[in-house]
Amino acid sequence: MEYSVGQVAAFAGITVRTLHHYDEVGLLSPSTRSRAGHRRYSDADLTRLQQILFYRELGFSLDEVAAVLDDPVADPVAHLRRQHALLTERIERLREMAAAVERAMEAERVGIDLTPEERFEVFGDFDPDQYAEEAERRWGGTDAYRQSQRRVCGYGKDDWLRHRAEQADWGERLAALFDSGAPADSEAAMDLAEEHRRQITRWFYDCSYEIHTGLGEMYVADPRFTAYYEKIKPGVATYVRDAILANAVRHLDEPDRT
Amino acid sequence: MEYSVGQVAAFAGITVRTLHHYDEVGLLSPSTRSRAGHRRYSDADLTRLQQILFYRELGFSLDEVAAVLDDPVADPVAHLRRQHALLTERIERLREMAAAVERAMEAERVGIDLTPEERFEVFGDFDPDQYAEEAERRWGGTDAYRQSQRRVCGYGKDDWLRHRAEQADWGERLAALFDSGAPADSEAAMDLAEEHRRQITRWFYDCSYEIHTGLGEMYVADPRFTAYYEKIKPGVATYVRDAILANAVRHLDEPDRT
DNA sequence: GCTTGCACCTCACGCGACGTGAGGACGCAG
DNA sequence: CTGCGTCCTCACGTCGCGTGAGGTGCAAGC
Repeated sequence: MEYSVGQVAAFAGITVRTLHHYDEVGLLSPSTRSRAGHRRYSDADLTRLQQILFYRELGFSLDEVAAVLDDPVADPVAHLRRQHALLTERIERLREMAAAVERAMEAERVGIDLTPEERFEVFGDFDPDQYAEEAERRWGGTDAYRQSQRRVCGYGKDDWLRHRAEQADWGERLAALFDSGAPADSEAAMDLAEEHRRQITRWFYDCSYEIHTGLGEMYVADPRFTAYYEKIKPGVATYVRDAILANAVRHLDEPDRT
Repeated sequence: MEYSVGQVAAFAGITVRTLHHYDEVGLLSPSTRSRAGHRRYSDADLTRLQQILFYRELGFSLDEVAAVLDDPVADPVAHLRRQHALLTERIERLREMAAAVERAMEAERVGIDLTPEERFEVFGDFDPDQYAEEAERRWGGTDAYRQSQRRVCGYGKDDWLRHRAEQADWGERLAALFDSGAPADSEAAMDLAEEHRRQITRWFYDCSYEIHTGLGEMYVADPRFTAYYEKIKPGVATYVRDAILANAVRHLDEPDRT
């Protein structure tokens, strides 16, 4: 089976011009041409194109793509393995960025200022990238983006005040429970932790149990967050951390309770 | 505290030229200049730069970055929320790509040819990207990439034959066990499933229990994989799937038994 | 038979986001 | 006062295409 430029372009989600360009630079020249001079792509060409697009998406320049694809010692399995390695690495980086955003959000939520140096931690050992694109096209139609947009639109100062009130109320109940001597893994403490988690989910983002325990650890690890909780009542920071952890474990044991 | 171009560039992991460029296009003009005309960046400027780099990394053009950052109705929390949404979305996409690579690897492993159309499924509803960079610099030094490189280098035809032999041996033992009437959640079946998983990990990539169950589902869902296993013995496809699942559950219950 | 339309072709210039010098100014160390 | 290091401002180069302009091959309708 052979395909024309238009078919391949539609199929691969790229433009005809891109295929022309890859032909120009010798990255992907169709194996045949019709007598009219039209490019005819074989299945093997399509396979190569798929590889090209994969590496390109992962940040390789066209020269580099040509280098890895024309590597004589690289069988298909080697490519797949490398691709898998690149993907997992990239996912890990994005997860770290997401975790940093979660921490920044939590700082914002309880009213702590981060220094500009800390803001850059999102990027880790940053090395410049280049991603250019019509983002409205790409992200504008996506669910998570829209959900974020919607949630944000309706928020005003009064909402923020409501949140602060909820937060303060929760803090008082937490302090009372702590004073009562109830252990951190008591039913009541876990319920407060769960309420804390849902408050974040309702007002900010979908806070999973995993993320939540991460926040808990931060409360005892980061002196500013520790200070925030210790101001409620000394000893509360670790108390909250333990309650969050106990609540997460409870959810693992009985995931169907709500 | 104020910073010079060089300091900011080193700090943020970008070049001085990039800062000049952002100043030229009005995306980030330093709030002050020294009497010698040198740019002086304030903490607020750094915060804005961090936002710029964040959105840029996620594929926004500089125009679009300017648009979202100069949006008058967007408070810091709105940005954080949007960033979190974008990140989770992108992570999801990469995970899907990784899953597609895992399936392709599995097809390669058992010797099934995918049609070119299927190869493109990696990209889902693909929309062209543009990531240009020195990948050797970026990926060349990373762990996962190096690991992949090392593993691949030593592989030759004899290794591949050894793998086929192991695979065949495993298939025979599987068929024998299936004939013996042992249920899929028996100790022996689960051990065979675990061996299967480790074989993938040893020869190809780190196959987690989650990925493994995904492969199991594929064996019954995809007719070509089903055919591959049914050729060993009719009924084996679902048998393998169930054994893999049972083995994964066993690992959840007693994760410390190696 | 002739036009119309579509998908293809080949130039060739344009653009975004910088890279890469060229040529010069400031400040301070020896 | 002479380097040196960092900063400045042009200004052209690069990469990966986008975007026409102008022409060709071919099936369908008039």
